[in-house]
Amino acid sequence: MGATRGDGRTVTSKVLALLAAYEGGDGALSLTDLAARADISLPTAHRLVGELVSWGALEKDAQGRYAVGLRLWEVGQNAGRQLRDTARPHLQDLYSLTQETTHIAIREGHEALYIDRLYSTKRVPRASRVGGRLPLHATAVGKVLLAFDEDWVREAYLHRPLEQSTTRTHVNPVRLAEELQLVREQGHAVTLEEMRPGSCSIAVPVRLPGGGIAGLGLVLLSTQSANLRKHLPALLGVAGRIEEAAARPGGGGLVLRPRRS
Amino acid sequence: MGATRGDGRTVTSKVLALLAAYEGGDGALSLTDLAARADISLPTAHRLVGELVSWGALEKDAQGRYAVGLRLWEVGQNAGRQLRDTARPHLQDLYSLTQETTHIAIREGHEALYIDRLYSTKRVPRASRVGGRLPLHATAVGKVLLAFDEDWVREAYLHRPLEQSTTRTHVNPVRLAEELQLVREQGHAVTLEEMRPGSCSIAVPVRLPGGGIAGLGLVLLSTQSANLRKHLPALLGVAGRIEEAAARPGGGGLVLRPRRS
DNA sequence: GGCTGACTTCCGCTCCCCGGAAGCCCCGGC
DNA sequence: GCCGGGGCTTCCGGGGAGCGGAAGTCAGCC
Repeated sequence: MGATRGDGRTVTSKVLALLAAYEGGDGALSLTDLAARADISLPTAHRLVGELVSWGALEKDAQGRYAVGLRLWEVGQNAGRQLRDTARPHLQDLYSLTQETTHIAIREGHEALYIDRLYSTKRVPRASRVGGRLPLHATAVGKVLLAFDEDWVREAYLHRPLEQSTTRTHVNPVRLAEELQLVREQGHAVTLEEMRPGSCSIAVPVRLPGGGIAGLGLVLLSTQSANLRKHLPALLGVAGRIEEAAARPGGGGLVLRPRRS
Repeated sequence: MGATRGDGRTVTSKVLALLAAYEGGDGALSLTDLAARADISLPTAHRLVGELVSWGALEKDAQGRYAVGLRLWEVGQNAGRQLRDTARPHLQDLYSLTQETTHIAIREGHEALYIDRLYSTKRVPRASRVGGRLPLHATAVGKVLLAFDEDWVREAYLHRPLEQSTTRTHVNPVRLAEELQLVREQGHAVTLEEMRPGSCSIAVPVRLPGGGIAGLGLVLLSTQSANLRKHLPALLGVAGRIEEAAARPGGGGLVLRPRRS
């Protein structure tokens, strides 16, 4: 006797739940694991995953576990491509100038989403990765994104509990608000071991056509923190270049809409 | 009277067909366009797209058109991440050494899929982009991928019609087979305006653990073609570094499975 | 104002999808 | 070799999620 279907969820929502299972960032998952994370019964997961694999959204590895497939990556590359494509060469120039880890991020909900990043083989402890997220208040790009976003966004963010990533993370809402005010006045933000011990960072805003904001930043070893502001002219110059390129017709338009609460 | 549902397609396949509509690479699509490309009735497309938007797989822009959403991009970043993450810093080093457009690709079906690419603001006509594909026989990385892949893959490829991208594209199967033999012997491949007028390229193979192959290449203005082989030592050196990094436990494993035909 | 084209909503009929149950396969313990 | 367990795969009957024709809405254009 077939069980009643009535879990009220649509097929689409289940397919998406399967994809969401990979948001944590841990590579390959077993079918059972996948079914559990998506909260789907094993037989159903088996069928849906089978379809996803045959399309190429997922791939089954030698151990029978499932990972995100290249075809999904390929389709995903179309998201926010304009910004990435226009910014990439300038990011490259910035890296050439500074020889430091360089990245660009935008705000997604209450986190900084890292859109692109450059670094060589010899460098800095990495906290984030391309496609990854970090809290807004513990990174320089995050502070920039917060400082230059609309007031209500900043207000809302400061009224949430602020995660303490290291002992040096600024988590006092009042002092953080003051700091953000300073960031707005100075036009740049810095951190010192607020996200990870061993690294410090500096960032400036990039104003996108349509009112959006991106954060352009550098990460250095914290032993080099005295040199942070030395890179400010380069950062500001490159940010300006990106703004120009993005403003040109066919440039880096990007629709920014908050999601998940 | 509700029409008979019996088009035989699953909901999942329709969702995937909607995503596949973006594979062409043309940014935002109207609902009607989307429905047509996915071959889905308008009301159904409307409902499915609504779900995709509310999850974040698609985004609706100001003109009411739909583009791929950042959340899908984010999930997609998990695909082949190991290879990309291990290769990126070395690609960066290669760029620093040569100051030329640098890219890495793998074979996907009968095309080269560009996994990553670096370039500065002042450079070369771009034929490909990250996440994009080009024919195997008209690019240096493609020739490498073909030359060092398994025999049956090469055979099968040479028996297909070979697209003539420019007047200089090598499309004679017999001569191409000889050229690939030479590529195997020499350990590198070159092209001169075979994909796009104005650019030439050189590439070497990167042997991945598990038997896969990636192609590591440079693109130069064709006026610089005399300098192509000057970069060979750098290419070979960096390729070796990537191989080492990928072979290290936790390195760049990547399951390569052909798909679509 | 009327027309066209694109999007959105409605609604009742289906048939695709669901998940419990059972079978299968591999592996590890004894 | 036998047994037990965990994970995967297949089967199947019942029912509600999904379907699309049709009608409604809206904006732009002549």
